[in-house]
Amino acid sequence: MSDLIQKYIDAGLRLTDARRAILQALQSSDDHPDALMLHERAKAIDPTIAQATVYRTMRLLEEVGLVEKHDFGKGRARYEEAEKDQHDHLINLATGEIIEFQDEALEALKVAIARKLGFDLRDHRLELYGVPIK
Amino acid sequence: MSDLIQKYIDAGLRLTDARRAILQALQSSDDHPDALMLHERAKAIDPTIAQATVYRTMRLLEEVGLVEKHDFGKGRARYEEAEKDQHDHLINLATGEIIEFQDEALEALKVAIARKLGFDLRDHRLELYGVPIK
DNA sequence: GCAAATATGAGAATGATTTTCATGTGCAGA
DNA sequence: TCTGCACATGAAAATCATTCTCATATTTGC
Repeated sequence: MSDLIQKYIDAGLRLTDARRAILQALQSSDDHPDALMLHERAKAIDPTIAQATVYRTMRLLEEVGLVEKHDFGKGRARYEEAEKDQHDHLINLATGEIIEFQDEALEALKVAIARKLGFDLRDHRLELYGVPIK
Repeated sequence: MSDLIQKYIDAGLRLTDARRAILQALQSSDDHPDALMLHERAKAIDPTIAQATVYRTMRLLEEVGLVEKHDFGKGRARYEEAEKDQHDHLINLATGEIIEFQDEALEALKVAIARKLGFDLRDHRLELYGVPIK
């Protein structure tokens, strides 16, 4: 365990109590928490952590590529641990639930489309919004 | 001409001076303006229009399906007239330019993926971010 | 253990968007 | 055409997420 903290250390970043708690909070989340949810969860580990520190830490983690930040429509941005597997999201409009999926053909198509337009694909965002069938 | 105003009337909405000016401003834009750009352009037609009215009107137009709102990463949301042709966007990271594109295979794949997951696709968002090749 | 570099908490500041509220206006019907 | 009233407006205050400021506290290489 503690993969994330290890990766964090390997990235050569300074490890503090606040960051350790935030990393733990993130690692033990399987949903896609927002900054305030992470703040709550981190406070359960160390109650002195400030909201600003969560935002600062998430920005740092995003910059070094350890987490991915998603702006799903309105409201707060959601975070997730960066995984090696490339996936996109489907949002269940009935419940707000976020479902991850992966599709090889889709990934290939994105790259191909960008290339056809004369671009080198650097990033992308795909979200599907749907309601359960029947 | 005046397609948009006609569609607006057909939607059974109350037509006011402010809304007429905003609709004209939107119709004569071929970029993807944000609310403040639309406010500037609408003020050129009727200088008394308030920023709040632009925001209110854009929300109304979005609700009735006459415009599409896009949140590209940070900052202000961008708007465009709703078109019949389904297209996505590629953002040139070097210049910020927004390029529209359309791909049948991609559209079909989105629907197929949602269905495979047990969902009826209601909406989706795809943005590609790239840099010009060489 | 020390110093320099960097992180932190608390609250103020920012920026986009929405709301409030008192007043003004479009339009269905007489 | 006139009128009432439901709805729209301008201006400024309020919200919400996020970032910044700043004085103080921690981390880590030496």
